[in-house]
Amino acid sequence: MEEIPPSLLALTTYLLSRVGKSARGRLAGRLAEQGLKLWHMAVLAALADFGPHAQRDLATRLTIDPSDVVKVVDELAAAGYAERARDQADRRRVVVSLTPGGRAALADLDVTARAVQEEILGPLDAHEREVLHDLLSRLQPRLG
Amino acid sequence: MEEIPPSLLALTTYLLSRVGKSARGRLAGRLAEQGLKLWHMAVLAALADFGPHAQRDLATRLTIDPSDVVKVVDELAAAGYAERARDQADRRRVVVSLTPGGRAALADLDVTARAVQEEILGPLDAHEREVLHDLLSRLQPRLG
DNA sequence: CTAATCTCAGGCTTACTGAAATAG
DNA sequence: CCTATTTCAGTACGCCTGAGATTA
Repeated sequence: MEEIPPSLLALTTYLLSRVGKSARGRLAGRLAEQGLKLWHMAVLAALADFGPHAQRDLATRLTIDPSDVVKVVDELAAAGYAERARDQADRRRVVVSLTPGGRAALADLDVTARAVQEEILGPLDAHEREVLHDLLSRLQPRLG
Repeated sequence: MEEIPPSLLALTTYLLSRVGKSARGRLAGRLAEQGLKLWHMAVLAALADFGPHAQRDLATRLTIDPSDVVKVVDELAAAGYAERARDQADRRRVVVSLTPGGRAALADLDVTARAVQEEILGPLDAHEREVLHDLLSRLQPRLG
């Protein structure tokens, strides 16, 4: 009574949805041990890769709702991982930047993420992982 | 300001999560046009593939919370797609079975699901789709 | 005066938790 | 007495809407 319905497993869409959700869930669980959520990691990564952002720009880049960015940045600031400052050129904007502590936290998060990835991709060898990554990369742009 | 952080795109876990979520969302949107949700389709598929189930067995097979099965079956019954009956051998159990209407609805849902899949997998040729499906199939069992 | 940005309050859906009721 | 199944109430999270305040 544990087998999954074959008519669902035959759908690549179903597999994508299921495996993706599981990946998401596992990573979220590990991040929770460090008191963080997925959006926290995404924001830290955006700040590390592209430098300081206005909150609005974080929202468009990460496809989060602007109203939710507020709370995520609140929490990052409370943890000492990010700082807010008014943009002097356009004082409507709040510029968010990474602190050294935030950069260190992101490095830890990346280690965690790679460990989780190792668990998830366990059944695949190095070449197969590369193929999977490439195929997913090609699907991603259309789904923005 | 629309590029996704490369340090996230480098994680297969992130791609899986993102593409999976998008696939899930698109299919859910289409099913919503027919007044159904993803769990409804999953339950109908389980009933079609394996015959009548106790609600508890639907929960374990589909990895849904038993308390959530109640509402899903409520809605399927209200739509005339499934029927409830007490199990005479074990009267704690409620056996759920598919109606002819449910079977017809599932056939429609399958057509919808394949159309959505066509959109999502658009960038890939037939061989690549097969490879992707195979790789995902091998990841799935570990993630139960 | 209009538009953009940030902020907060709240709704809605999906998971999950806990407890009650019935039956084994 | 303890366990299993169904059911409901309530919580937590993610996603979205709407409105107010400040600034361009």
